[in-house]
Amino acid sequence: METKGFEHHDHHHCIATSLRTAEEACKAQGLQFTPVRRRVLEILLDEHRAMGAYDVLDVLRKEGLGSQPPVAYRALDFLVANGFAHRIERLNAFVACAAPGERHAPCFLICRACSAVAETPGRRASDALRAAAGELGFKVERVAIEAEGLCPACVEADA
Amino acid sequence: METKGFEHHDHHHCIATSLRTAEEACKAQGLQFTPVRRRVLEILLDEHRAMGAYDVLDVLRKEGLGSQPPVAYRALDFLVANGFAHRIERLNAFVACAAPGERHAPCFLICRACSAVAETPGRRASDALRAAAGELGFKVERVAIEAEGLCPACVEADA
DNA sequence: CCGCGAACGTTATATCATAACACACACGAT
DNA sequence: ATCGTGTGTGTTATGATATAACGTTCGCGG
Repeated sequence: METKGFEHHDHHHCIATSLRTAEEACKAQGLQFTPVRRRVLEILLDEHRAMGAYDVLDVLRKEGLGSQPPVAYRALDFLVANGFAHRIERLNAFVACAAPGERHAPCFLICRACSAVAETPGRRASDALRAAAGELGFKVERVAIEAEGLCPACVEADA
Repeated sequence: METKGFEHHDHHHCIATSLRTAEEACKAQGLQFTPVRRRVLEILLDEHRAMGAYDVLDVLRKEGLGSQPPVAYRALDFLVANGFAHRIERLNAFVACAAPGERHAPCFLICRACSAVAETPGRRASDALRAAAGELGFKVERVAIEAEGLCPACVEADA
């Protein structure tokens, strides 16, 4: 897995690939990739940024796919539970997963200036944490690692 | 720094020590350790668990120290900004710092069964994250590392 | 004594999230 | 074929978290 988020890339391609991956993963695991769920993932991929549940809901509303908060939250919960999206605790927001299908412990780099969010591999940090927790008898189930600071572009702008 | 949170310890002693440390740190840095701020830190130390801002506010209310949300949030923000308390993003809650005065990048171990929160050193995980971010040109300013799972007691209860 | 900055008090409102219940539909069992 | 069951969706209502904005107080240096 590479870091995604601060570099340009073929967006249409990455959207199509992620959607297909999700679709296949759902089929393989007997999960329902319903229109609402699919559309929410599309929205996240499309915007390519951390979005609040209400931001997603606004889009759904315009399309007649649901107008009340639970609709958005349920779809987002599904996507997060199955690894197609992540929740950014720091922002109370959601992003499409940059590497769906890969089992991974993502880290997020959150720019406080432009709000860009990059996902980067968190294996080493996550392993370090699991080791420390293991010594205490704590059984780790989920890990959230989030860094706030300045992305490369904003570091330059700042200087 | 040791891990704190799952073991018993002399509570009166640790409250007194933490308060004194905070007081001295404020004096040294020209910060105002006002009655509200002091009391909020006391409350967090006293309860020795992650508390929501409104939980803290309830206590303040009963004591006539302030009854509106901004009072609690301002005091909590002060404590967090100066390292006397931490914010747990996952829980939208706050805990007293287990090692005030020490510069540290804490990790939190959050039990999903009993809601206990332990603070454990995050140096290794934090270093790993900073290294990864540095390679990308991302300038890390703050790091939040939070693990959710089962604490030793609840692992046993579960088994 | 005045001006200033920092903290506090208060009102109002914004933002994020979920409980609870009704309805629709697919699907396997009888 | 129909009935029960599970899963997803639609909707109402409400709960929980957080902050903007503005006035007041108070200590301190000019």
